[in-house]
Amino acid sequence: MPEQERARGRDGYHHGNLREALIEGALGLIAERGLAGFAVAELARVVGVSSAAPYRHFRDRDAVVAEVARRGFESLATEMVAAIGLAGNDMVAALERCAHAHLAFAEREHPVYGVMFDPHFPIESHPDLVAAREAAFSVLRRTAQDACNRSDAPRRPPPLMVALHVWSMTHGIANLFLGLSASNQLPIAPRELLKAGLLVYLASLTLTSAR
Amino acid sequence: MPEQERARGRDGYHHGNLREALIEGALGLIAERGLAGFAVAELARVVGVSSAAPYRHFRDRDAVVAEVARRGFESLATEMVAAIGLAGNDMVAALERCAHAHLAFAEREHPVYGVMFDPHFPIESHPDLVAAREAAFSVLRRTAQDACNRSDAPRRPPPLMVALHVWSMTHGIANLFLGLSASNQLPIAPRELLKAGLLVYLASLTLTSAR
DNA sequence: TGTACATCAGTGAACGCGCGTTCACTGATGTAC
DNA sequence: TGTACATCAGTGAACGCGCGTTCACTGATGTAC
Repeated sequence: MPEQERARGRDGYHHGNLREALIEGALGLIAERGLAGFAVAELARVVGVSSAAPYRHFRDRDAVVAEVARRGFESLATEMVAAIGLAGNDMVAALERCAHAHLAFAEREHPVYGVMFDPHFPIESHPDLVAAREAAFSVLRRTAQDACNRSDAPRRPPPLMVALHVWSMTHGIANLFLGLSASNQLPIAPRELLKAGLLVYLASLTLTSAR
Repeated sequence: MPEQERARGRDGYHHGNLREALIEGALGLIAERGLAGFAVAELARVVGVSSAAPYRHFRDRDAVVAEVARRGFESLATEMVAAIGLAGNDMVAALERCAHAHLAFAEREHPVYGVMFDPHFPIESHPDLVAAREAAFSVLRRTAQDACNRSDAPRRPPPLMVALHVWSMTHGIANLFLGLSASNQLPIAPRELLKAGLLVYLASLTLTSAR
């Protein structure tokens, strides 16, 4: 067994962990070429395997893409939960941190983020992916729920609506102002834009952070 | 000259108005197949012309797409201007109408909207398209400017920031909740979600509509 | 008014390409005895 | 411990496909004289 191949977990015939390698490779290719330029044939080439091999692990091209997106939503949820944990008992601060974790994820993992929210991808055909997306959103929704419950605002806003507004604004900023093509000279960093937007929005609900 | 051909402005050899026909055809194909599924070869077939003919009018595939998107921004701007006109002197109402015109456009012309805001499209390579996008945004920006100028709020918010927030939230809602794949059972119509979001956001700036 | 001619929009055939997917196969693995 | 064998991950060749783009061309148009 050659040294290089062992290093990659390769034994010369069986790969050892091809499924994982394919997913990682797909991440790289999507980052380079975008979703439209992602090809199973090239993926196989990059991973160093025959072009038929990926079909041992994925039904078709879309299944690879769906798995990449699913993991993206999983990471997004994890990072939002972590961000909330840092906010202590201030649930409005938690809501803000949650949104900023979302934006930071979109910035860091921009290519994957694009796949996760690609309007052309038939997400409904992939139940795992739908579930992961809903799990990620419900992190935000539960935080909004808590924030509204503990609010002493005269008119308590519907928590789901608050969650949808925060989700929409964050996603809108991410979509419009992150990424390579968005190197347009915005007079303000996306992060600051989001911060200001949340401040204005949440202040109006008398849900002002204690900070 | 056969009747059918005259009806299409066709003379048997020269098409008459191929450029327009190509753009219309591209609109239709993008609506059906999405941007990724849009092909010059198929466009030529649909329009009834040889596959080389489109290259008499467009440098390459992207040039066709760019022209479709450019017209989209043009229409968007026109419709926002019209919406503002209906608001009379109430500039905050004008801002709201502007955002709703944006959302309505995204709903009605969803496939084109997707092209206009496709993060993968190399928009910067098409100056006409960049200009059209900026012209559309500046309709909103000028409206925000007017609204802020006439506001008697104690702290006048930066108008550009207001415009960016409204643009982001509207686009976020459009992107997340319009389109076929977004047939997820949202408990509230996108229009109502936007309306509520704007109400909350603008109220906080003491920019409340006189209505 | 009639004719020669420049223009140029559209033709049709061809190119090289890479794709997604299938197929019968091969050879490494690990389990049953 | 050794061997037969079932399993199944990966092979490699092939399929049919449609794409973007180029090329030398053709034939309709409209203008100059």
